[in-house]
Amino acid sequence: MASKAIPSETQRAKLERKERVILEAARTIFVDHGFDGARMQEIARRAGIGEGTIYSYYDSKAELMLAVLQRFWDGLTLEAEGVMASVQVPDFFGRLDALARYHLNTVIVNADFINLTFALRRNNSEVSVSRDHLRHYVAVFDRQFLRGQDRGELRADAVLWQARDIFYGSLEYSARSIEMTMEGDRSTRDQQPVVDDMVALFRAHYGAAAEREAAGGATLAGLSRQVEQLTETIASLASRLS
Amino acid sequence: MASKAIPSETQRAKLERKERVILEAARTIFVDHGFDGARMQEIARRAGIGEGTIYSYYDSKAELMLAVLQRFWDGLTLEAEGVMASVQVPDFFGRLDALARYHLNTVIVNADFINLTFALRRNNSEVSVSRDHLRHYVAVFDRQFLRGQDRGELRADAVLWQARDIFYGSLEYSARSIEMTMEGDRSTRDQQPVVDDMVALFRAHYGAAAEREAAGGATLAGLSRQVEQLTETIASLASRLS
DNA sequence: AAGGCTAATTGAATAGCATTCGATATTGTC
DNA sequence: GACAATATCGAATGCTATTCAATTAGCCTT
Repeated sequence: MASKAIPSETQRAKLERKERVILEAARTIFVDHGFDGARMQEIARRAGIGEGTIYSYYDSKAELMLAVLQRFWDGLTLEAEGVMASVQVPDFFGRLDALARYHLNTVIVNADFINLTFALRRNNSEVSVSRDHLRHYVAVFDRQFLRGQDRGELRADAVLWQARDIFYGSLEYSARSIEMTMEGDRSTRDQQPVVDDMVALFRAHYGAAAEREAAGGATLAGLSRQVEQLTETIASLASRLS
Repeated sequence: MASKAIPSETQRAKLERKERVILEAARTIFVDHGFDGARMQEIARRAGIGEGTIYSYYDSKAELMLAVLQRFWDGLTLEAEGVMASVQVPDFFGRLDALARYHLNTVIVNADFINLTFALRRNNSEVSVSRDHLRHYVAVFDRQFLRGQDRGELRADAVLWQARDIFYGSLEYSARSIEMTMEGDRSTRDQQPVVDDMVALFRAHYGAAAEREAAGGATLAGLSRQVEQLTETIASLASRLS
């Protein structure tokens, strides 16, 4: 009985190879034609198998794409972790720079794919790239941020998820802007200003120095900061009144 | 010949009314079931017309949804402009606060719809909400930002489109985070911290004062200027209240 | 107001595609 | 080598957007 449940190694290896072939074919077709544009027949043909066979590996077209996307995101996560491992500086802002550069470039180069991720999620609410996969990916940022806080480089009262949304949200929109402006031209030259701006932003807004200033006594800087907070308070009040 | 080309006013009005009925029905069905889930038959039934008739108004399901979405975005643009018009303070950061609050809440409340906008764009590359519609919407931010620069509240060397991407990108991601955390609970209470953080971020990173601080601490002249602006704001508020 | 012309409307017929399923082939076991 | 269990196949199915030939409503002329 056990023998029927557990195929021999070679058999299992064969199935896994075939699975990879299917995924590879699917990836190509999905990238070329998008989700709706992709034909199961074409994927099958490219993988060199019958249409029905795909369904013994994946329950539906959506799940096939899901598998393709999850592989893709796992790859990205590994790459991002590799980038972080290879950056030698301990400085948070230096590491953030590297991560931002990697992420922005990745998002631009793999724009089709990343769009498919969200298109699937939005279209087919049943099937979506598991939250865990994306969480795993953004965890690379989270670890750096927490470490920056531990090292005292970042404000201790900063909220992690807000910072994360700012990082990835801004970069995604920036990627789109860059794509629109520089049709076809994928040089990283245009990306540098965005990355620099992002790092400067984190330094100005989340850097611990600003906080230290605020905590200081009756310095000019402290006063200045107080005035700013006052301004903000009043403005906020005012807009709430209207 | 001219008479056939130009239907009488009542006739045109009738057609336009029918168009509105179709759009209204389509909107409901699309929101309820998403793009793929929506059945043309159901839309037709809800609009009280035959299926084929829809195709004499719109070439395809995608274009029908496009029309629905464009109406929706136009509405949002008007609302956002209304919010900006109603905020009495001239202070950039106060106005940004109001805009962020409006945008974040809107994105959360209309999440389905906004997702559909991008799902359509990503799925069906032929048809997408015209760039002009979205540009029109984000122009509300652009105007505020430029004005802030003119008033000397923002760094003159800030790049508009980068700031815009940071604003809208961060808020979109934050909206998703908030949606995930607070299932069903749509109180604006949870949104306030995000808005506050965004305003503080702009102040720290794009504010002209912050730059001066970073370049060598606050100056008396700078403080004096801020106090002047505060006075102005308060006076304007006071006259508003009386 | 009747007749004729045009444009609008209809819903049954068409066509494209994911998915299913019965038949067939392959693999592993004794 | 025969049997059981899997895996594979691709034609048949079913579901929908879209088309189209027939019908109806609106408007103008006389």
